[in-house]
Amino acid sequence: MPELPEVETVARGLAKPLERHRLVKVETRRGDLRWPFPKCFAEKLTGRKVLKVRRRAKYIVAELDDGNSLLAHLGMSGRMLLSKGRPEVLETHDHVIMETDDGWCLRFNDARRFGMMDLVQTDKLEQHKPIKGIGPEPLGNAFSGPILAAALKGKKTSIKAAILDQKVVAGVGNIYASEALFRAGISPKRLAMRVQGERAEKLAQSIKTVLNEAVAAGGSSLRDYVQADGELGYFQHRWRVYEKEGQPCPNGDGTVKRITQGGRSTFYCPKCQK
DNA sequence: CGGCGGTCCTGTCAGC
DNA sequence: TGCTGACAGGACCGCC
Repeated sequence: MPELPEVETVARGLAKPLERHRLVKVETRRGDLRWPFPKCFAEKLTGRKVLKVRRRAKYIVAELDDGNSLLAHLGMSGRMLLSKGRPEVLETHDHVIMETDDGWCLRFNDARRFGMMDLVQTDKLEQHKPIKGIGPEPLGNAFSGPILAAALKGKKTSIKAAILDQKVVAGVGNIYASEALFRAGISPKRLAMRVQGERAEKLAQSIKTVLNEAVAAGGSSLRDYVQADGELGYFQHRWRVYEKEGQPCPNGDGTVKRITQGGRSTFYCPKCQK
């Protein structure tokens, strides 16, 4: 999925067409994505005005004028496609279609259907099951070296697995986990509990830096990722280790290695990451 | 409870 | 070209 920077980019892209506009037509083209849509999902959205679009962790939150929020997760392959007017021919996997009073048409397209959409009371969002217990926003003030160190204390899993855990820090995914660890000079195999003090400080900083850079670049992109305005992001050109197996380490004379942790690829330089 | 592995689904790509 | 298997940005669930 889109990780934090991609979700942030999409949320920003949706603000202009959606905020202060009313959803005049909403259609679901199947009964479920990852889970079934809530009861009367389309009916409840129809006629609602969108007050604000924002991001929480990897979720897009659209606050509505009836006290509810539309919660959307892009999963691995979810895309928000915007067009002026409803396209005559829909794409395969266009699962939800919304039209605004201003003539914008938003399609949620998700081939793998790991994504989700839900309706939840806005003032209970943080208590909502998928959000409850999620860690601090890495780009906010509530995230720092000491706070990260505290979250890692006693954790016997690898530091790579730990920062992918949304309860430790929100929004880091598989790409930025590798990138942040590389920048911090920390081996992905190091025990999470062994990342304390100065190392935790450096890792927290690296997470902030890499995510900020990616947000500024408009998010990364894989082949099939298109952000809300249809433009491709450019951050993938700045990956230092992700998908760079066998290539020279950008820091010096090491070689980037690919390993598997928890069934997922990790890229790192064994020479400069300890 | 913490941690791990399996699982959901489709598309793409490498290799034969 | 067509087939097969591996792999893909996530996160829930059940098991130990």
